[in-house]
Amino acid sequence: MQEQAIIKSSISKQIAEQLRNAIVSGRFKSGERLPTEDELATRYGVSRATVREALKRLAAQNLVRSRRGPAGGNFVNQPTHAELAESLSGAATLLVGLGALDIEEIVEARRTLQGGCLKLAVVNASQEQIQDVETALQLQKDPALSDEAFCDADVAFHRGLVDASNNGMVRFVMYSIIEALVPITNMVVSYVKDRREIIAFHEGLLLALQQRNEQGLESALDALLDYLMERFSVAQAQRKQHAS
Amino acid sequence: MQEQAIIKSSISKQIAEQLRNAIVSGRFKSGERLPTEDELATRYGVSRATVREALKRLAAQNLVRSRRGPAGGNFVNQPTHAELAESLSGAATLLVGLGALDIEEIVEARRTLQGGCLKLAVVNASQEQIQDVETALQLQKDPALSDEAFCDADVAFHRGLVDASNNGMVRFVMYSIIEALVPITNMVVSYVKDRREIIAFHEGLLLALQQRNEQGLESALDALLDYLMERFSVAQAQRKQHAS
DNA sequence: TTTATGCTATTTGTCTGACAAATAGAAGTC
DNA sequence: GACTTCTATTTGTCAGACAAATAGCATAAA
Repeated sequence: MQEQAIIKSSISKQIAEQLRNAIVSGRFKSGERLPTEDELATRYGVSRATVREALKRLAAQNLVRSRRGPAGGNFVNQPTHAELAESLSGAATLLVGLGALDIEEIVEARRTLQGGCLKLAVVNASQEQIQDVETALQLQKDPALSDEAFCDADVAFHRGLVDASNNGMVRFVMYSIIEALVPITNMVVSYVKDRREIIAFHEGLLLALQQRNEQGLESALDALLDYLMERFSVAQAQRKQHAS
Repeated sequence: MQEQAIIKSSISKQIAEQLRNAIVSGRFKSGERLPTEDELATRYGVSRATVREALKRLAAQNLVRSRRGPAGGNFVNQPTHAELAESLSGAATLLVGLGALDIEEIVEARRTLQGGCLKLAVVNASQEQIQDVETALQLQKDPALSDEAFCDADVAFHRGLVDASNNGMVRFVMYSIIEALVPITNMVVSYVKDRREIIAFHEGLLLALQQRNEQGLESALDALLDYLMERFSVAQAQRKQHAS
């Protein structure tokens, strides 16, 4: 005798999944308004609280956003690039934070995957995109930047580099690696000298991109990673000494 | 006069962020139990419903899991590889489903990034991992598989391939591309002939991996992608005809 | 002593009903 | 016509209740 495959997951989770499927499969179109929470509640035969828990699950994935008032409601959200980048960076920092990935792995991944990405970039980069990279670099040169701001500028520079690949999927993927590398940069940037070095590497990268010199790009990025790794292990050793 | 930067986001969202920070920064360790919902509610001075909405947001990101009963509660979740893959595949299918990425881009991304990944694989693959790939291929050969099961087996095969790189970050990243490619496979696998072709390509890939032949791996994967793209455009044209 | 059984306390899951806050649109006022 | 006020709608939050799961303890039976 075969029972109906008992359902272990909670109602709110199931509703979240149903709504998610409806959205991803296009039954609710992007930007469209879902039924009101009360309506969903009666439709699923549950309380509003349960529906809301389901909706919050979706909100956490940037799948819906909500507005109050008449004309308000829960809307299917077309995630912006910024939101996608955010959720990716969330996942990446989570992985690093929980120790599921170590620094060496991340650097190796960057080395491993950058080749193809740069190859695309030298072919596809538009003048405007090269300009964006240059702008990011200019911003990074400001000596008054706080450590945090310097890191942000660093991320912006590297994002610009992969943006130049003009491929949304590559960008999606490389963004997560860039984010995962932030902890390294963070440990290195506090010294003025290190900042200067990083900027010098970045100038080399920009130049190679402008000349659409793939070899140059790759060796420059490799050198930058070498430098970061070395400085990182130094900083780590110092920190360990401090701790003892 | 500068007010305290007005807070636009909802309380439950803020609480979710605070808890998230506490988890990522390690103030709650992996596997540890959070305070009970009642306790969190009183601690933050809000109702239990609000706390629950916050917790559900975190649950949606696989950051916490909950259990009922005494000894139950909300626990910090060390995301398993399966869960990570799931959330990634979620993001990827979302991107495809919402049309933020088109198929050509995804295939190009795969072509672009596979080189480095395969390079790692031929160097690092353990005997066991090669065995896993072989097992996945055997499973895929079963002619009784449903379309869906065939696709699952296909995903398992490709995952095995990138697992062989022995780099968690590369794996994380390539998984998302593999997932994003599922819709293509889905449109192609319904014909027996196409299945046979795919399996033939996979056999080529497996062989090249066993021989640690990087060139062979790359050309085989390129050929597979060529084949899929061609069959995909055919299927798409047919579907369009049907619709008219 | 060991095993089985049932009880109890604890914690999450869900429900109900209510009010607060935001806000679009209508109605009224100048 | 421009401005203000009112009203209805919808999400955000709250309070309290009960249901369901379950670990641990106590008790009973072998």
